[in-house]
Amino acid sequence: MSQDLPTTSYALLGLLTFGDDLSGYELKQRADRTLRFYWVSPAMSQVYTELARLTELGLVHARDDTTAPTRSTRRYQITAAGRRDLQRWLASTAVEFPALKHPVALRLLMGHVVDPETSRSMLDGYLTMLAERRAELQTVRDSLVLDPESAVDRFRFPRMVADWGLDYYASERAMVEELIRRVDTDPP
Amino acid sequence: MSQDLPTTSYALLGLLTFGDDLSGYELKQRADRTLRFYWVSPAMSQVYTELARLTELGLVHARDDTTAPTRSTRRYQITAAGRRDLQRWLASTAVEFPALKHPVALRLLMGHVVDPETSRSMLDGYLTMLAERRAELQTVRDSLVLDPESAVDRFRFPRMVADWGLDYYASERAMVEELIRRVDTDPP
DNA sequence: GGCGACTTATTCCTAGTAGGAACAGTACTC
DNA sequence: GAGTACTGTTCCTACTAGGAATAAGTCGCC
Repeated sequence: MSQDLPTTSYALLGLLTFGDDLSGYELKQRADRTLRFYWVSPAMSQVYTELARLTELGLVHARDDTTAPTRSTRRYQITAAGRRDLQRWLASTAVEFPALKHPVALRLLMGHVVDPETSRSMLDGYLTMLAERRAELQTVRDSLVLDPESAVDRFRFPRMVADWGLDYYASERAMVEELIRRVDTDPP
Repeated sequence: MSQDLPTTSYALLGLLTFGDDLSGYELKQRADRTLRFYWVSPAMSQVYTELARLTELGLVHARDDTTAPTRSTRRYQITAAGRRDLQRWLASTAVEFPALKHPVALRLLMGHVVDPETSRSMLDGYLTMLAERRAELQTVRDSLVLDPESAVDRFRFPRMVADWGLDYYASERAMVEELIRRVDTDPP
């Protein structure tokens, strides 16, 4: 029916399938919490732009939450049409290969224009960042416990993806440690 | 001295440190060949935009290659100032964490809105893409033989980064195979 | 020798994305 | 009751992505 939207639109639409009506602000928080490990988290402004578009297309429904005292917050929920569109997109066979911007690999590639210590300390710094990231994702993973309230366990797939991410951080760590050994060994 | 440029500018500048004067077109080819495994390859138009800026800043030098019969091709080489700026950038401690857009992880995250076969066949398709990518990178790796012509082995770091990429594809494959097993097992 | 297909080379246009600033009300806390 | 932090939304600008348009050169081949 409709043309494909940018992938980020579907990412936000997908976050709304986990229940609760969210404001743009809350949706951004949910993206920062769970999505960012696999998808560059959209900027605040972009979240609102996407929500406006999805509302226009009837894929989400906006209602003004007037329960709040003076202030009105707009809350969004996915519509039946939105869910259908998401399913159609998920079933489409054309899945792109992951896009990566890896500043550490990029800088290491140019190692011949600096002294080895520069590359070495960059890799050390990356190991530290990796450990932090892994700890953050572990916290998210721990919060995704089996949900006995709902008939289908909504968190089954998020758990699988989080475990995948944790495995990735573990193997990335091992690979970087190996790289550090190779940098330390002077050119043979 | 100068403010930091976008990372892609340094990526292109870095590609010019491996010798040879390149046209915009050739630079794009070099990026597509080696860089794309670690950094989203800039579009043609962006390569020319960056080269114009780098020329403006005196970091690359452009000269019109008039050896070609009627047609004139502009060839670019990195200047001493460009090399200094690249070294300064490489030595800066503020290295960002890799940015990832992983459509497969994103789609798997929403597995609860489609039937398991959809997720399963998506993962199968990803395994195929991974194998192709790995083969492409292996070809690049094989071409990076030790260069006895130059005093410093220019390809030492590209080899390290390529090996890192190959290791990554191998572990990603193992992780995806594990995910397929988990998707096939019905919810416990 | 000229037709077609492919490669090299560059520029232009448009939509999408990033990032931050601006604005404003709410809640806490000292 | 003043300051600070958090919630919530909008606006602005520069940058990036992606493709189309243009054009000249090369190669085979009939």
